[in-house]
Amino acid sequence: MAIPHPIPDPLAQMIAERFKVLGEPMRIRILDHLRDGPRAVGVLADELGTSQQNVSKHLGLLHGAGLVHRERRGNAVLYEIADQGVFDMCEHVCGGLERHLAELQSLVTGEVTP
Amino acid sequence: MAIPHPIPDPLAQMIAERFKVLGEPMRIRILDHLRDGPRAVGVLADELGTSQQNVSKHLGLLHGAGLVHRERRGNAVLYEIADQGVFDMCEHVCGGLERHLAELQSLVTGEVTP
DNA sequence: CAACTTGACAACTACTTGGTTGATAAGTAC
DNA sequence: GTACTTATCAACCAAGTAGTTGTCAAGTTG
Repeated sequence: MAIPHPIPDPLAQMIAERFKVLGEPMRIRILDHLRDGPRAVGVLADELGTSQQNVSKHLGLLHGAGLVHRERRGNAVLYEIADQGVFDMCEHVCGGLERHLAELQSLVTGEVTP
Repeated sequence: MAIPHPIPDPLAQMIAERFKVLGEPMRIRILDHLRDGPRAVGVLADELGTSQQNVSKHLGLLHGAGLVHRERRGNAVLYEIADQGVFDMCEHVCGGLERHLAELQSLVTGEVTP
């Protein structure tokens, strides 16, 4: 499942689009809260300390990207993680962050890993 | 190297920041071109069909995020991939894309994988 | 020294988008 | 039926940013 190289323009577009969906703190926090299981919009809004409309908007985006599933449950709508792979991505990002920060730190403490 | 849960707010911020850097087609294309080896700014601009200033700006961002390394070589400045893990991330994203598209397709051809 | 090349920075415009406000649809309880 | 709850949609505003244009700094060549 290698990525074609040179990368076709439309693919670059799609990849970037996906990254952009994840490039918003509120959406990361929403996904993190969904790790504990399905949540209704209102519940998430309470937990995150923001408005129902705002959460609904972000969830709409996440749903459009196929990252969460929607299910009507009576009067409420339950959202849940559709692609567990998202969290692997987050860990991958954290790994990159650690490497970068370690590199910066070595510039301060003295060249240890240049 | 598990991510703390619930995720601290500043960490969500940092993760999102990182994703945001990758959430731009031009930057994905720049990174893809750097797979072939180090490149000067002007060369990249030619290859990508955009202005030298534009490429310089994007490279500045990528460098700030620690995704590329910079090195003066005479009169030119060579950029190269600093964290090969970026491409693993792209493949991960592509995997997610495939799953999502397959899901959408099953809605059209008839419920095969609901 | 001057002329030229290469890259970075600043200012600007145009577009995108996160969050708010207000209104509307779907569902439940009485 | 009405009243209430929950979620979505639409319109708006403010902030951020991609790309352009113009300019400046660093380095090379003659």
